[in-house]
Amino acid sequence: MPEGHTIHRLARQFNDVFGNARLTASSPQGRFADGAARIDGQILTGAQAHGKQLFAAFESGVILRVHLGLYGAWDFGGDETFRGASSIGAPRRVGERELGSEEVSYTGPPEPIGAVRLRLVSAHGWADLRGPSACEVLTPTEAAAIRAKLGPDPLNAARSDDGAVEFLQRIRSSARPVAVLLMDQNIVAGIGNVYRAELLFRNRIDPMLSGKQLSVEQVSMLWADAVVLLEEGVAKGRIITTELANRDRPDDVHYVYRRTGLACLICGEAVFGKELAGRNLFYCPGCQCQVRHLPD
DNA sequence: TCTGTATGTCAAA
DNA sequence: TTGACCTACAGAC
Repeated sequence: MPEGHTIHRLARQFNDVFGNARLTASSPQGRFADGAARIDGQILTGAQAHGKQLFAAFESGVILRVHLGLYGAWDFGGDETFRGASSIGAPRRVGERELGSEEVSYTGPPEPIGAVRLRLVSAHGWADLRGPSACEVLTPTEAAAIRAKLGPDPLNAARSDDGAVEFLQRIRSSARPVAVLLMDQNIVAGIGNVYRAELLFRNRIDPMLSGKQLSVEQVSMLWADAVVLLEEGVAKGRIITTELANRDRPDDVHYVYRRTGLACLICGEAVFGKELAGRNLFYCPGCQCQVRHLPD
């Protein structure tokens, strides 16, 4: 589930298993052969997430940028230092196998299965990347330019006021619907369709209100809640946005996301689903809309 | 064997 | 606003 929390977990895992390790890089699929050659044999000095993108720095200064898109995923495997290093990205994939505790000792990476764009191998284990929408090697200047365009990431800016202020300014200066703004990575980085729907529900905000129509308090609440939800997502490894799921109803993990036609968990009214700017939007008219509007 | 699906993004019209 | 793209899998035929 590649929203921002996924990539932060990925960055952490990269630092855990590959930090300060010398890596060989290859592209079994062939599509990233040139890029792999530019990082092959180098030490990975550190990985960082910004929104949904991973930036991994190497000793020569070059930076590997990976965006998983809808389908991308990383698989990991290796010796005991890789225990707990799980697959990250799109759901269940070919070649994924659970490393049992009775596993024989690690002797090296397996034959690549499927379209492996990039394989990284250390002395202790390996990582395979499949299906990313972006995978490239950048100079520090190029990487900085990409990051400068992104909005604040609640997981990076949580403890500074800068992120909150920037978010407030960017939201309240726009006439576009807040539901669209939350998905715009130049406004705020790391929120995807699930967090968008759930944030708006939890704060009882009508998705079709423009940024300008929101109060300072509403925008502040959205930011603070984004920090909470994303941090929980990092901790749990999945997106759980309801209190119910934490108590006695483990299946009710979302209030409105993908619940079209079902009764709202709070007010009982039917949840609506409609397409907005090419993405599925879910909301509860009873809880979120002062003025009822039906899906178009 | 074919189709539908997906938590994303971009370029072209 | 639309289609293209990246990949793998479940389910239908």
